[in-house]
Amino acid sequence: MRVVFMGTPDFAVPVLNALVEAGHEVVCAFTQPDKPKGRGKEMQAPPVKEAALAMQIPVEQPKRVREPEEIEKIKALRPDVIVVVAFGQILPQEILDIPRYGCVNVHASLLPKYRGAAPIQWVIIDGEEKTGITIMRMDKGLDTGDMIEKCEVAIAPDETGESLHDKLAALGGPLLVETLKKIEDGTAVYTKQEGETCYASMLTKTLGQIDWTKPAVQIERLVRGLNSWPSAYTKIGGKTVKIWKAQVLEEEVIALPGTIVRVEKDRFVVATGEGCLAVLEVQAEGKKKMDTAAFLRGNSVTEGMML
RNA sequence: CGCGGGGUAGAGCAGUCCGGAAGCUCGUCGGGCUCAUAACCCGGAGGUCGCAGGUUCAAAUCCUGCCCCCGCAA
Repeated sequence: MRVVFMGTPDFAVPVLNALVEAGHEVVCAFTQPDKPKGRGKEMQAPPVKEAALAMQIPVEQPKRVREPEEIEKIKALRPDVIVVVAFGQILPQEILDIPRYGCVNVHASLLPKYRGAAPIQWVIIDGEEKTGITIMRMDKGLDTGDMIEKCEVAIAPDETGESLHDKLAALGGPLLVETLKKIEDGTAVYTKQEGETCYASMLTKTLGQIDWTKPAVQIERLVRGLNSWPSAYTKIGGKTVKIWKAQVLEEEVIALPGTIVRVEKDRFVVATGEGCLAVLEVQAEGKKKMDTAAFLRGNSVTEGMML
């Protein structure tokens, strides 16, 4: 099929690759404009742009696709279908109506749950047991379109936002290719979204601030869900320390949440609102990630300290 | 020119301001104690102090340039 692709981050790249490999004619890739990023605020191209250019696919980076001139561009491309994966811009009805087969979105959750920006991380934070990919035909709402294809994935006990991101990213491509086949030969089945819905809001840095009054189980899930971005953190001796890995301990202690109740050779244990949390891997300001044993060699962490 | 921290033994750090014999904790190797141990005691090995110049009788430390890592912000 003649495809216009719209996507921005890493997650969208494998899908774009899969489309090309499957022999679809990707006539143009729309992605967000380059932005100043990183130290020194150098301009950085979105991953989709890099990938598209490497494959000789034309790239468009409109600030707003809903502008009439952009819409005209899309029309001129005469796509059979527009594939949208984590594009980052809302498509107006006028664009949704352009392609013969409509606009198809690859979304990283089992809809109707976890609509929105950051479904991958939120399922971990919430302690869900499974998630997946849903491919839907977009409508005007935010991730509310009719579902075409789904693929489930179990969430491992040690799953992190990053590991789950990679698993789901790998599944999106093949599933989309399969879906397009069905759409083309008319065997696709469109199912309305029904049942419990919820939204996965965009992740922010402050979300990573650990609230020690919460149960250890929840804190541990936050640590995993926000790994590797934006990451969970706390303050130790006034300095920000990211927590990369932690383990829930069943033991109950009589101590205020946030108190370091024990310092061992390779970990320290913190009291929480419910149960204790053993901190296993950390990262101090300006330092690399290190296991707690290494951290304890150079930093004084003592029993009774409050985080 | 966005702000800032850092590169010293395998690991994590101190020492740098106020130049003058390279140190701490852990690990490692050897020995000892012990019913035993990740505990304890004794002893040893291991470092071009990121790289290149400069100043000096003397540079991890002062000056100049460069490379690399990371936190914040975006």
